[in-house]
Amino acid sequence: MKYILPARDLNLEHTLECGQAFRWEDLGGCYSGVIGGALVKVSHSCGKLLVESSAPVGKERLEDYFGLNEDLPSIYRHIGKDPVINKAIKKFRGLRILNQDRWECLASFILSSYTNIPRIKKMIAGLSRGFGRRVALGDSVNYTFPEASGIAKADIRALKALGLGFRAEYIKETASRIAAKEIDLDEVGDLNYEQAKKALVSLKGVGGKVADCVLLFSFKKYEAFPVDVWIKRGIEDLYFRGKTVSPEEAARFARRRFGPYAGYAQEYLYHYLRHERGRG
DNA sequence: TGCCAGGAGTTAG
DNA sequence: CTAACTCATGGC
Repeated sequence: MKYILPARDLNLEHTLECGQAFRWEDLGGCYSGVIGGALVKVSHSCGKLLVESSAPVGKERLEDYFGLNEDLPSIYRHIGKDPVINKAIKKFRGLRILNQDRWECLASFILSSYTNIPRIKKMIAGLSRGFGRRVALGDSVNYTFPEASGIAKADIRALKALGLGFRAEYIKETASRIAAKEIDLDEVGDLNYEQAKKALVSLKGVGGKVADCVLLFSFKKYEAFPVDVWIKRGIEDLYFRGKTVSPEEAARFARRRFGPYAGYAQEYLYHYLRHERGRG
């Protein structure tokens, strides 16, 4: 299957390598990844997104996945009134927030707890290889992200053998609740930001930061403002003269300052801080 | 070797 | 309510 979509204001490298998704591989000239049940290769040139997939994905789903319906210049005008964000925009122009599969995103960020991105990628790749379905396109082979029911049935020891550590119990417990339909992520999506966050935080392994990442990267809740140690330090230094603030206070401040697209501001601020202050 | 990595749950005060 | 401790492992 091939698709061509108009895609202005898109930088694939910034978008796919900024840490919001963990399964995209740079093949040099294009990126290979998995969306739903399809292996997908994407490239961007002349304002168009070129997509080749192993199975039908649908033009609408692709537009949605890459966030192409969002008016990025308008978002920039809004959050770019802040001079720091404005500088970050200049550096990372074209970084878009994706709209990923909700269960995959939730599971991925449960695994992200207290570890680094290379290891998160390894855990997700192992889970997919072990419990997903093989998909191929040309020479590329990959695996779909496993259903919640598949993880729910998995042996804890098998999950730990993939390097999940203490996260194995968290993800199995949450997978079980989703498989048993105790919680329905589509219904969570119908709730407002506050209510949706409350629902997600009730799951094992999901705290405020993980919930905000999931809401931002797969629920289109753009007011979500994930606060990790980098963002917390950055907010304190930039806006509180170095005074210590709680993560909740930092997020409240950000929503007031940046408005309904605070989550976009968070992404740009995060990468700006990592770039300016080293280690990234 | 030592130290850190985009945290969350539990327990203690 | 906040603070301290634990959880496991790859990468440098």
